[in-house]
Amino acid sequence: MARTSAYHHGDLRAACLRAARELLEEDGSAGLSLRAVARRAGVSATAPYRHYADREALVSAVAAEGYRELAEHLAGAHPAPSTPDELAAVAVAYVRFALDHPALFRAMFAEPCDPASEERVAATNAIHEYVRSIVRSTFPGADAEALSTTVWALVHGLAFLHLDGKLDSSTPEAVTAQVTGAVHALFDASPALASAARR
Amino acid sequence: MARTSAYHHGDLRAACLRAARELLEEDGSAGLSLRAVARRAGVSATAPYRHYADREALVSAVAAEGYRELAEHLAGAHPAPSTPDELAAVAVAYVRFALDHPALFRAMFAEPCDPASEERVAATNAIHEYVRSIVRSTFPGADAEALSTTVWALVHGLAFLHLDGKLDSSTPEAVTAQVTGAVHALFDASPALASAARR
DNA sequence: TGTACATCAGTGAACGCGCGTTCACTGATGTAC
DNA sequence: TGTACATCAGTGAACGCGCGTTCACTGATGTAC
Repeated sequence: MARTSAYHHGDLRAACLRAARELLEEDGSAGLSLRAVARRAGVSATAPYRHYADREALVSAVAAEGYRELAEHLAGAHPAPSTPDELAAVAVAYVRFALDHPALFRAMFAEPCDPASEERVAATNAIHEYVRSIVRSTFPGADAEALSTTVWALVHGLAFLHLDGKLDSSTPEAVTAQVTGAVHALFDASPALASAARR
Repeated sequence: MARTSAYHHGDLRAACLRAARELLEEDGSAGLSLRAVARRAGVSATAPYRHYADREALVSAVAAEGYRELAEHLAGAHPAPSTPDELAAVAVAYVRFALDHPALFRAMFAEPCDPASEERVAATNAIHEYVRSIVRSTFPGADAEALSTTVWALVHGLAFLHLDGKLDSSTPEAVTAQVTGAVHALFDASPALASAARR
């Protein structure tokens, strides 16, 4: 790193990824062009082709990075959630991630993705598996498959509605209250799940 | 309508909208250009400017039409839902709409929308209000505001996860079962809501 | 330690493309008298 | 009913732009002997 040769960049691959992320956040998906990325990285228009086969490959790489970061961010909210409250904290982190990286989140989930990108498929499977494992440890007695999908959908929907300005996201507290309330609506009132959690 | 003059189209405004919808479904948001719309409508590249100020205006019109159709489609699923089962049927219709018009649905919800478009804001408010009214008549005793947001988020999230291929949408039956199950997970197990529905 | 050479990671010119938008225009239609 | 004229809804040429991608190239780096 920090090799200062004018000719060889040193770590153009990473620099392209960084530039792509920035452009995405600034101008949305339409602003993410290979040429703009090259410009921002201070390199000729064709240099990125050394590292990415085409535009699509770069976009997929950005999305995959986003999935990895989302997973880290969720894990950071609570290392091993096992109560509804802890699960709610992870849900809040999910929505926060979407609000903090709106264009990235949209690129990850809202654009038609090529099913060909293994990296991408694997990354989203990992997230689903992560949610499943949380649900399993929080509700050992429940149908983890069905319940985890319901939880994911609820949280995912909240993220999108917030992102679209359909819900009040003016303060972090408002978002937290909203998400926590919705998650508890799903769990607390349910005797079957409550007893499953106690077991 | 059907004025066959070669020069005057007759109803270019509607023809543009139709062409835009088709292009959206075929090529995604990127394929929706004013020039392509004009080409498909069999008209010069600049003719659409008689009816839409710019590209953005056309996109907003398409989205607004989508909101209207979604509202009709939901109402068609059940005229006045007032039980959890009937509400679930409306939820299924919501997800079906997303799957039947994927690019339109993404354009409606997944793209950064200009808060300036009143037509758009009004249309999404109408949907939220519609969900609220269903929740009110299904659960007269519940906090309609909080619950309706939870319901909307759950269904909206299911729609997106299906759209992204994260859930099995290979058959209509699979989708129906998935959505119905998720909605019931939210309701049936809750004694407070069940009694509210019975009241 | 020096040298020859392969490989890697860039450059820069060039291609063809479709886009949004402007402009001056013209053909068709509707209306007042 | 006929005519003059305003208005409406199109046309088509042209602009400048940024894009993805190709190509032959060259400078820097690493390696075998």
